[in-house]
Amino acid sequence: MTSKQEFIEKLRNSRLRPTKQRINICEVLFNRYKTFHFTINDLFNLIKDKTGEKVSLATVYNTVHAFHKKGYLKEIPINSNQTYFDTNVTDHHHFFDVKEEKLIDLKNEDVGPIEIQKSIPGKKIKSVEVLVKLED
Amino acid sequence: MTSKQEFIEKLRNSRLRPTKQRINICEVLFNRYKTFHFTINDLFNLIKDKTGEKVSLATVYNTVHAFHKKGYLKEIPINSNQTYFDTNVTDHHHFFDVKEEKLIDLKNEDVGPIEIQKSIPGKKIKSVEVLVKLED
DNA sequence: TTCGTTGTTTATAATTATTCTAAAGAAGAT
DNA sequence: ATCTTCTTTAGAATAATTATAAACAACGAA
Repeated sequence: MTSKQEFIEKLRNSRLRPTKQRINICEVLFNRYKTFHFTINDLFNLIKDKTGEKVSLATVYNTVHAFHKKGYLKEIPINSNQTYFDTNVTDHHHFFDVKEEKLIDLKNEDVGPIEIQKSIPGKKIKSVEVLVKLED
Repeated sequence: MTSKQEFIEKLRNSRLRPTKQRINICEVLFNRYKTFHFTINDLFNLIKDKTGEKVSLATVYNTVHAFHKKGYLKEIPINSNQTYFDTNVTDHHHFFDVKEEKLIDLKNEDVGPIEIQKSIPGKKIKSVEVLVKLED
């Protein structure tokens, strides 16, 4: 459980003004025990449900992008009509249940080390992500 | 080099009527030595350039989806505003050059075996794909 | 070959996620 | 307080994709 005050500090430290909207979004995103996978739309609806206050869709987009840029959210590479984000920004992988359209975390240990044996001159590796699609 | 006749047969065998448009699309997609990564828009423009004949955008969508369903194309899981497809439907992985927005193949041997140590009851693994993002 | 059926193409409209815009409002600094 | 800068917001704009429905083309049977 993170207090509102801690979110305010975190925002200030990131040079993001601690507005009511951003704090609400923090509560929804980061006051959780488990990692959270979501789309902008999921989040938009959850904010209303969980905080009772409405935040405009544009602000949800703005804030998610700001948090992503600051490294507080991770974008999950998956083909879907909507973009998925993850509150778990550590290096890890995913199952994607194609039927249910649901993401499940895979710990790094669940996948084991991945050795990339090829390199491209002038480029370095930024991330290595595994997506395991599941079917029935 | 695959002949037009071979494409016609392949289409018939898949219970897809061999129309002029589909044959043109086959020529652009499959008459290649190297694997081909593309977006619908790439393909739409290439058809005009390479065959001199125009195919409507709707048909490009229809055909790509039909080919994907038949397993002749693979969708590459990547977050982009456009969906990427691959003519290489074998099990393999990708580099994605974030700056240039370009995909590069990674052979299975370049990545090595990936052991998924976790399982979800009632679900089986459909595919395992690695995306390696590259930066400068 | 002709005809009826069914599948396909097409222009265009509709949908949907996302981004842009510009004005009003709130936070921070002086 | 006041001024500046950042943020929020509704709504418009954009862009990829999907749906629609009419014209057309391929197929199979007679």
